[in-house]
Amino acid sequence: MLLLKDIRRDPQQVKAALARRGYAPVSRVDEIMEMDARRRRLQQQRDELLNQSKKMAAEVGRLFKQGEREAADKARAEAAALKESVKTVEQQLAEVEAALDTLLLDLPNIPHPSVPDGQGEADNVVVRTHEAPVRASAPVPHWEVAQALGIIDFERGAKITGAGFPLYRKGGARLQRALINFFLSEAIAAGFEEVWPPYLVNEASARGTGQLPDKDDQMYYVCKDNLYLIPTAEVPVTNIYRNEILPGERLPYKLTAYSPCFRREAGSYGQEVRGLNRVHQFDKVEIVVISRPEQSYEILEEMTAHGERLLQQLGLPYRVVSLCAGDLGTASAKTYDLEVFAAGQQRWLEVSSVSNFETFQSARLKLRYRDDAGRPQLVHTLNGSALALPRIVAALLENNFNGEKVLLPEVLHPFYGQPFLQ
RNA sequence: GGAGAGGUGGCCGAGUGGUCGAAGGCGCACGCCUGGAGAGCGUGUACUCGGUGAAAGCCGGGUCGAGGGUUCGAAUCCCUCCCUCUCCGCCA
Repeated sequence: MLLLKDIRRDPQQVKAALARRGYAPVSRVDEIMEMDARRRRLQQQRDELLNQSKKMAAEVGRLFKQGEREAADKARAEAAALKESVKTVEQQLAEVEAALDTLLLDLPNIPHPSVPDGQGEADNVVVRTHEAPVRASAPVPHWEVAQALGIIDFERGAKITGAGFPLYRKGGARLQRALINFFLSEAIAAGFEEVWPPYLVNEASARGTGQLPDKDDQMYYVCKDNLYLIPTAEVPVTNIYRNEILPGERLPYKLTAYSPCFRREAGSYGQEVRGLNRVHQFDKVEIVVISRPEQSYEILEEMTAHGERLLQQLGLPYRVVSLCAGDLGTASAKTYDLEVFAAGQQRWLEVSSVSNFETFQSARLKLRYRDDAGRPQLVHTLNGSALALPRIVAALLENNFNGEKVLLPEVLHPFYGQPFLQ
């Protein structure tokens, strides 16, 4: 959520920044300004009326105490009349505030100046590419490798639940566990606190990180209890400190969590969803940082570098992509995607997305810190995958299958228990 | 799921219709005191919206789990919801 005071300070700049994203109804900004002016006028009216009414109420009390019944009754009648006008103004105010809120919630974040121009995926900028040897004897897509080894049972997963709910078996199951442990160990070594969060969240949490209102189609919803299955650990973890004021000297807070992720992925089809490319339930280790504003961009780079180190250790070829303004997620001010090269499909697959949300989430979350002067200020929030499993598994299978078994990278040996998967 | 008891400031805790944003204590900060520390003494110590101001501040509104309601006036009374605790039920 953008801050009213920022919009008020320079609406033209906000409009220009939103236009850079391809946000079409830029005139919303004008509507917001107008609505805000109305809101402030109404509040002044209401405050004035309430002030009078409070004074009147005190007067009534005083008169009663002094036993001046008649005067008290008269004052009481006046106060009652005053209250009617308060009600009218208050109702208008509530309407304006609700409308303003809706408008404000609709605005996406402002892209950081360093974010490249562009309208969509095609305009994203490859920042750097990391080479790594492909050991596969022939280009075989991972679903064929998985079938040959009997380690992912897509059909029975579909029977149990539906398409996009893979059933991992034998070495496939064990590899999940190994990767999760490896990623968590690395995150802990990098100074992240491990947390194990709830996988269902309430409405306030979903709103806090920006899944609601705009992405509610992407979440599984448990209507009986009004809870959402998390699409990423970002949601529960970033919400840990919702509505809190953190001691400034303790920042940054660096948190990591493993969680399953549940996504409806409405509207996906074709090659996009083949095998593990896009599934409804997958596993991921997430890193989340709550930082002081002045540090957040430095931290964004560090988090990206952390993801890269994991890929380097896994021996996977990858590239770092800076998302252009038009491809940025609603809440993000800047995002780097990490993409691995999957030799079997000859495709780049996104395995991580590292974003700085600046105050977009913290404004909704009311997540603040006390600055050096002792004043509450909004924090910057960041998160990134480190890493998402399915496409890592896909790349490992496609890049390291020698026709008989999958040669695992050395870092996984202690976690997996042996050097190859067969 | 059923019955009961509760939710007040960073923490403890008083407050059951009127000057209560809230006694008292603890903690914390600053000052005095001290060779230094402690004790002691003094002062200060929530968040938010609006107005005004260069700013410090000042003025006004709101907030005592959340949201509604009654009343001239609500932390205090009523309703709904959430959470915590105790007992029962169920259960990995």
